[in-house]
Amino acid sequence: MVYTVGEMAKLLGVTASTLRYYDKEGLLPFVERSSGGIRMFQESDIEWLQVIGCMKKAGMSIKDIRRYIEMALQGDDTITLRLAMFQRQRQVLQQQLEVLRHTMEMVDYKCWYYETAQKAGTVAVPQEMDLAQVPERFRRIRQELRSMPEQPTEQD
Amino acid sequence: MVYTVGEMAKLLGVTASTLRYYDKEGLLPFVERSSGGIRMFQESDIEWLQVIGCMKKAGMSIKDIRRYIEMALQGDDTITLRLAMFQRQRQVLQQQLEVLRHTMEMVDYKCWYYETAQKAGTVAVPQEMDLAQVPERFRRIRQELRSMPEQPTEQD
DNA sequence: TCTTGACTTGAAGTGTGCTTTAAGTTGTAG
DNA sequence: CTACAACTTAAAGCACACTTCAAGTCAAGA
Repeated sequence: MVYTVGEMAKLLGVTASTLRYYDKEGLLPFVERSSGGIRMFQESDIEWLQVIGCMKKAGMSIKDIRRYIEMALQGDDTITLRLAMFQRQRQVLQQQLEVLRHTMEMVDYKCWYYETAQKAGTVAVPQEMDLAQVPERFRRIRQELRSMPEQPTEQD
Repeated sequence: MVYTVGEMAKLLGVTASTLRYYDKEGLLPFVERSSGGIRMFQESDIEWLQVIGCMKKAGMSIKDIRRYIEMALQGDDTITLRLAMFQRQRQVLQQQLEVLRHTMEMVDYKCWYYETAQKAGTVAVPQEMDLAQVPERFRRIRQELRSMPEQPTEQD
């Protein structure tokens, strides 16, 4: 079973022009063409596209994804490089996860803050509340919001 | 203690022009000026800036952040709106967390894949390995990568 | 008072990731 | 054979979040 760009786009939930753009950027060198120049996606190309999708979700740039694709097409000589790439990506995701958890804490705190304000009719109540009266799980983030940010220790 | 734009920028780990840009976009209406027009950040402005930072981390646009700031300056009438905003944002973060976890699974699988390839000297080994020989925790994601994506159920 | 570094603004420039447009080609159904 | 939807390309356009530039102003120390 082969697919045109439009069919594959529908299948993946993206637009056809996105796939054409990826192709132009060198992300789809594995896609074959008909004698007339029409792209013919194979069933087996889906795995490539899924991996590209995941890498995008991981925040990788088009350029970096292309580098990976190029390596993969070069064959077994680049296995170690590709492994290193994914190991690095795992670290990046770990960091993103931490940031997200921290952000979630802030949002949870703000939800509590405005729920409390709503009950009282004014933000003055949560705003000026004694730390001791603030639910224990929000105390740390409240203190943090009111002081300086953790300087992001630039460790590459 | 008051700070100039450069001092505050240093404190927050951003550039001064970023803060000026935020100001221009209406994110910092609370910042006062000297008679000569120099921005004078107050100690108490730090909380605003921290919240702005968190909202950006949560993926909110400058426009949406401005709407929040505007509401906050309007006073207690907008408490319910602001609460709704953060509740919505919590949902968004939950989704992001799920996507991130899924991406992490893929990256873990790819790490295993290339570690296995490295040991064998060829990607053929992990690529053609029987599902039964693939470590149990990677089986699901492997199957998923090789078939169609979950159609993202558009639920707002 | 003068110098100097940091501040001010508006406007233009940058990088990323698409999206749209225009002009033309392909391939299938009738 | 024709019609027509879907494909092709190059190039321009867009949204976003800054960043840089140019020209000028402010304010603290010598």
